[in-house]
Amino acid sequence: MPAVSDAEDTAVRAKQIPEAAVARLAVYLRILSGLAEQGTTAVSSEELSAAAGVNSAKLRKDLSYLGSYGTRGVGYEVQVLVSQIERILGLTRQHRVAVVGIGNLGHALANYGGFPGRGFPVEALFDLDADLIGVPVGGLPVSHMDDIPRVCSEREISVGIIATPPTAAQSVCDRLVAGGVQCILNFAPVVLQVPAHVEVRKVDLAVELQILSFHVARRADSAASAGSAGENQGNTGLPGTGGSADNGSTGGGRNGAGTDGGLGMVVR
Amino acid sequence: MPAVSDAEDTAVRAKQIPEAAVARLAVYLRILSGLAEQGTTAVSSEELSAAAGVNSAKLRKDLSYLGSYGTRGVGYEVQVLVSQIERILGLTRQHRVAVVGIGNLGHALANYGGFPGRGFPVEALFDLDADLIGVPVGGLPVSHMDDIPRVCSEREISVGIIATPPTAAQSVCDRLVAGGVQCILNFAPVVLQVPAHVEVRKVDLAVELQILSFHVARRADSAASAGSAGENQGNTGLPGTGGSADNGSTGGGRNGAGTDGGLGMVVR
DNA sequence: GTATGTGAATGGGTTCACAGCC
DNA sequence: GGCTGTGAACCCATTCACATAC
Repeated sequence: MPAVSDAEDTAVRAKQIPEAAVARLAVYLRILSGLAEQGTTAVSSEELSAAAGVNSAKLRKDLSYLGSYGTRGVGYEVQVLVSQIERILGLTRQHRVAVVGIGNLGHALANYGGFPGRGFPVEALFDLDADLIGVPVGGLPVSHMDDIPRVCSEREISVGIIATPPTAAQSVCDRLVAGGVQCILNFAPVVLQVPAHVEVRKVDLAVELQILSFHVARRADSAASAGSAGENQGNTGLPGTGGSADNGSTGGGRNGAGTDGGLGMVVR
Repeated sequence: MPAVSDAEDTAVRAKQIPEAAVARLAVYLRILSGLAEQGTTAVSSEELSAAAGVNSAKLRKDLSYLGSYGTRGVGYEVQVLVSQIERILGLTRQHRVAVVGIGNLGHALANYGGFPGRGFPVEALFDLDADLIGVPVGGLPVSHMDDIPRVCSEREISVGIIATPPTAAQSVCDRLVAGGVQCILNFAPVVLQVPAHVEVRKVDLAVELQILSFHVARRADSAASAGSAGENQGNTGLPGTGGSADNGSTGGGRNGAGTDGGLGMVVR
C-alpha cells in the first residue's frame, strides 16, 4: 500500500463510510470510552458488538472502515479504537455550541452546562423573551436572537441547536448560518432550508412516539385478525435508525414562555 | 379485490410497510394536520413531498402502503390522508405516557404537560430524589421509582420515557415492563434488554452531535487534501434517519440532582 | 392533460462465510 | 485454534418511468 498523508487518508476513508456506520461508530466510541475508564485494554468483536447490540460481522465491517487496527486471533486494543474513531468523527477539534430557544428543552440543554468531557462546549444561548436576556442559565447569560450572527461569529460557534417553536425555526436557522454555523441540530418539527455547506439533523419526539405507536398497533391488529399470529422475535438490540420528521404544533410552553423549545407534538 | 375486515386490512397492510416509510408517514401527518388547520382540503403529491423534503415518487409509494386514497389527475384529500395515516399509526387510541427521571430533560418533558392534541397524555412521573416525590411537575405529582410497576399498571400506562442517567436505565426499564408498558423511548445512552413484546426506540443527543461533527470533518479533510475537491450538493431536505447510540457518561446533573436525565455525552 | 399508483431497475447496507493472519 | 478482515450474496429501500384513471 502506497504512503498517503494522514489528512488524505482520513479524507478518503471518511468519504466512503456509509451514513449508517457513522452512527454506530459513535455508539462504539461510547462503549469503548466506558471500557477504557474501567481499565479494560482489549476487546473482541464479539464482546463489543454484544454491548452495542449489533452482530459481530457488522461491527467488524464498521471498524474496517477506519483501517485495520485489530489483531487476528486476538482482538482490538481499546485505546487504539478510541483514537481512530475520534479521528474519523472529527472529535479531535472543539465544536462550540449555541442553543437557541431557552424554553423547556433549551433550558435543559443549557443547564446541562456544556456537554461534559471534551467535545461540544455550550458557548452561547439565545432567546426572544426580554425577561430572559442577560439571565444566566447554566452559567451562561442569554443573548437576544437578533445578535445570533454577531455573537456566533465572535465566539466561533460551529454547532447550533434549535429548540424554538416551529414558526421561528427557519429564521433562527438563517441567522445561525449567517453567523458561520456549520451544523445544526434541529428539535423543531420543520424541514429547514440551508445552503449546501451546512449540515442539518433533526430530532423529533412526536415522530418517535408515533413510530412506537405503529408497532404496538401492528401487533395488536395482527393478533386480533389472525387469532394467534406469529410473534416477531426479540428486538435486535439496536433500535436502529431513529426516524426524523415534522409537525405543526402550537407553541404554548410554560417555562420560558417566549421562545420555548417545541418538542413539537400534534395529532390532528 | 376480495372483501376483508377493517382490522384484517389494517393488520395486513401495516405488516408490509417498511420501517423507513413509517417514520415518513408521521412527517406527512404533521404537514397534513397543518394544512387541514389552515383550511386546505386537497394536495398533490408534488406539494406534499416538497413540504416534507422528499421526492414525489417516494411520497406516492409511501402513501400507497395505506391503500389507494388519491384521485388520478387530481391529488389527495387532506382529511382522508389524515384519517388513514392516523389509523395505520395506531393514533386512534390513547397512549398514556410515563416519564421516568425528572431531571433536566425529564423536567422539560413533564413540564410540557401532556403532549398537546390527542394522542400521548403524560399520566405519571417518577424519580428517586426524595425532595421531588409528591412535588407536582407540570401539574402531576412525582412518584417514587419503586412504585413504577404498580402505578403504571393502575393508570394503564403504555409508553415509558426513560430520562435517567445510564446506570439506572436498565432497572427502570425492567420496572416499566413489569408495569405492563409496551413501548419505551430511551434517552439514556444504553442498549436496553427487553422481552420480545416490548418496543424500544433510542434518542441519543451525543451521537447526533458526533454525526454532525463527522460531516464537517469530512468536508474539511477533503478540501484540505484535494485542494479543491467536489462539493456534495445541497441537503436532501430530509436529514433522514436519525442515528441512535450509546455513551458512558457521568451523571452530574444540576436541576433534579438525584435521577437527572442524562442527555449523556462523553468523549474520552 | 394531469397526477396517481406501481412493476422494474438500481443502489445502499447487512449478512454470510471463509480466507488470512496471529 | 481463534479472531479479524472482506469479497460475494442477499435484502430492503429508493428511484425511474410508464400504465392507469380521472
